[in-house]
Amino acid sequence: MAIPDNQGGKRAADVIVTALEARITSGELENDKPLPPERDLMEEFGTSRTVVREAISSLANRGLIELRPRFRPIVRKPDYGTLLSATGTIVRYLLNEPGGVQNLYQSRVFIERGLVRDAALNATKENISDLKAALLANEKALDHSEEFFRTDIAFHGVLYRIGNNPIFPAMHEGFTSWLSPNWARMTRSDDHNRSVYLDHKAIYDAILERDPARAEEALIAHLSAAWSYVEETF
Amino acid sequence: MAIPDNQGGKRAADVIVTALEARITSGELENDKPLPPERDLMEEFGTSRTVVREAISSLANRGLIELRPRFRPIVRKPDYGTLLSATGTIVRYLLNEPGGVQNLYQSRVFIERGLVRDAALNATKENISDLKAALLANEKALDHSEEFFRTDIAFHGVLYRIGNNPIFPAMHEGFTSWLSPNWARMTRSDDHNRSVYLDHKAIYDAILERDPARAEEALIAHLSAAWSYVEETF
DNA sequence: ACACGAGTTTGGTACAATCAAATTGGAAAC
DNA sequence: GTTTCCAATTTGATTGTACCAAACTCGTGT
Repeated sequence: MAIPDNQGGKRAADVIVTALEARITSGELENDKPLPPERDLMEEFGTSRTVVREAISSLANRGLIELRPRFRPIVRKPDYGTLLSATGTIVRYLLNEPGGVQNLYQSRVFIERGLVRDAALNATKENISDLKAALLANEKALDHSEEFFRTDIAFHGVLYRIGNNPIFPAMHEGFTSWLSPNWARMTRSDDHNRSVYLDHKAIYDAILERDPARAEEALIAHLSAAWSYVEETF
Repeated sequence: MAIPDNQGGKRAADVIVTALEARITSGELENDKPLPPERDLMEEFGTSRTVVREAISSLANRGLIELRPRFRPIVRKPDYGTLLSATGTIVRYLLNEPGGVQNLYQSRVFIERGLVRDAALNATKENISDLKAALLANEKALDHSEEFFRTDIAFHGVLYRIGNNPIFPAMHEGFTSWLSPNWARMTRSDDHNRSVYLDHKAIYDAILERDPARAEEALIAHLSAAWSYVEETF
């Protein structure tokens, strides 16, 4: 079965969904602006409000519309971040299945291994200075548990931005938002923070010296250590 | 903005969504079985049918329920494939934006580079025999354009299955279903098929000899060649 | 020029009714 | 006894109307 999605089924709502979808992606319905009122749409499409409403709900679930409780629906042109919110529910469910967290974490390690290798091989001066800045921020926050957590994530985030491909930062957001709940419980002692920082530094150094193998090793050591913490919480 | 999803908003429909979501994931509502009738649900939750309907629609969009036009809604425990259909619309839109196809293709190359490296390092005897079988099938289909295309995809698919992580095959499905439309137009001459086959064989050989660097090189050469075809069609 | 408040717009929910397709169950046929 | 086939019923899809409360508008008064 290769993506059935929608076939012959011609629910009235689907017609509206398709039409609005086109208007949003074509720009006829401007980004960040409110959708026409339900009552107008119902008149335009010659259907009942129920149907219009269902269509809107559908678009909201697909991330093309932002739906706040009592407010006008707001048009949102999709970006790679939209994919995250659209998949959030499913992912969260999958994570609760046996091995779910491990599978996702393993994927993250896989990705970042490739990223640090590439960084070691192709990082520009600017990339490296970004990385250095992130590392410094990380060091400065050594004593501030809260801030350290943020800079930790930010450091990894730089790696995802090196390739200049918007898909990767989106993946980073996904990894952090889906996996960090499993981190939340883990004690963030100063000792631990220092060890994390040193890992980051090792990765940075290897990249600086253009040594992909060592960069990959350092990353694996880093993320394996983190994983052992996660494992304990189960 | 880190995944707002739903906040304070307490729409009545959301209550039902949450409840049914729990019943589905807990198994109280069995997989592949129809949902209770809307009228029963409306009585149970003490709401109008409108709300029940909206909730069902929402669950359908999230992939937890399959909704065929006039049939009973069917419960579907999500798997990693569900993510694909849930994101299909958005991805297809993103691909039409400038650089969209290239970004996705680049991600695919990135992933497969890691996969072949890992394969060269860690593939079990069974993995390798799977790969060999796929390669043979690919060779046999050299003269059958249709079949060759399938075995081409299958060969790459083996790589995604080596890690034993269900996320990767799902990614493969995504790549093929989202990118192959761009392949469709490209001429599949016998000459071209042979060149593709030889690329596959080079990758296989490198993996067999446990040489990750050569495997990666072979893969890059292979996918770069394919990309040049895609580029021409723009 | 600014704050305020009444009136209007709009989304959220409810209820009742109709239609057409799907499902079921029992009668008829083999 | 098993199968076939046609009602009767179930159920999803859609319509229309109505009401409420929150958001929004706009004009008034300070």
